[in-house]
Amino acid sequence: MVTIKDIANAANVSPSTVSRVISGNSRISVATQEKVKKIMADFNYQPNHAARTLITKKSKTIGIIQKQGDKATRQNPFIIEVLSGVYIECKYHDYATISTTGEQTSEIIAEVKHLIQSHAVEGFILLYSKENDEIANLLKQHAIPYVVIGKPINNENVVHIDNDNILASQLLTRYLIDLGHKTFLFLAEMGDYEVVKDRIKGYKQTLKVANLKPSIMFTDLSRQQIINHLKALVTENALPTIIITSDTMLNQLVLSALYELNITIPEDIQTATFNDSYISAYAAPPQTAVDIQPQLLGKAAGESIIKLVKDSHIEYMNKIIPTHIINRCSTKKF
DNA sequence: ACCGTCATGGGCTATGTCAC
DNA sequence: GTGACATAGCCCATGACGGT
Repeated sequence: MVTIKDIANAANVSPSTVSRVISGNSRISVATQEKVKKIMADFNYQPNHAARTLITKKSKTIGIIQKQGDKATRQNPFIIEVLSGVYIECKYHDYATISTTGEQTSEIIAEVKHLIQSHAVEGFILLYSKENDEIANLLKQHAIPYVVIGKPINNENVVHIDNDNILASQLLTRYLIDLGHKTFLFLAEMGDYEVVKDRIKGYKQTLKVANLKPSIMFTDLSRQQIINHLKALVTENALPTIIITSDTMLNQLVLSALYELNITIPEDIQTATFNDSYISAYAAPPQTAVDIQPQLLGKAAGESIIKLVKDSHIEYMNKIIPTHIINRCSTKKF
């Protein structure tokens, strides 16, 4: 491994001179700067991250905390898109990222504690918003800066990056009513997540105004549970004309269940989902979806946490990322 | 203005010292 | 001889300070 000493020896200068060249210190002559830079390039020198962290006490790393869930939850396109936004923004500011991998809350807590105690990260991004969250409480206890992708729960000094999920749900529901739908089913994942609460709220409000009955089903993402529920609705002749899902993965389960029950979209039933992704676009048939712009959510979160770790006196401003409906073949006018 | 010397940081390993 | 504990030294980059 090439170190700053090797560069110094090759350039016939001291290590501190090389250090100054790296940090752009103006006290170094242009000639020396050019000489050192050429040797660094020739040697393919890369600064030692551990040594730099040791002296600066800055790891230049942002921790990303994912909500509890199995591998499939972490591979959700929404998460991947958000992470991509965070990576892009952090990389732009020369920050690295590290993400939790635990499936259970206890595992995630252990990971976060380790990251805090080993000074491995300067701040965190929480990819979810949840009431009485143990992990958020842990970060507060340790006074670690963090931002949340999700809805603010209390009036705390925490930056939140969010969509207006109530409005998004109102607009989607209104759009579906305008297509001629009168019987609705909202399928939502279980858990105490604020995003789901808001989407259901917007859905209920809009149906109430239209004098229509809101039907809601919570699921633990079990395909068999969804099949059983849909079978029961068919038996009772109570199949809705539209199924809205709170997430694209749930939407995929619904498509799979409908296929098994030989119910076709959009002829027998129509479908629409939140969290648009390439999966919604490539589904059969392509799904009408609400694009919540996850990459922008990630980028905004990355920008905010880096501002926060660099200057703890910033203004705690929440950011709302706009959403829009993408109309595809899974819905049509009656 | 320019550049070198040296102390510094936390964690780890190697070495030394002591008691049993 | 062995184990427990203490101390020294190393890793690497940074920055205060000082010399030319």
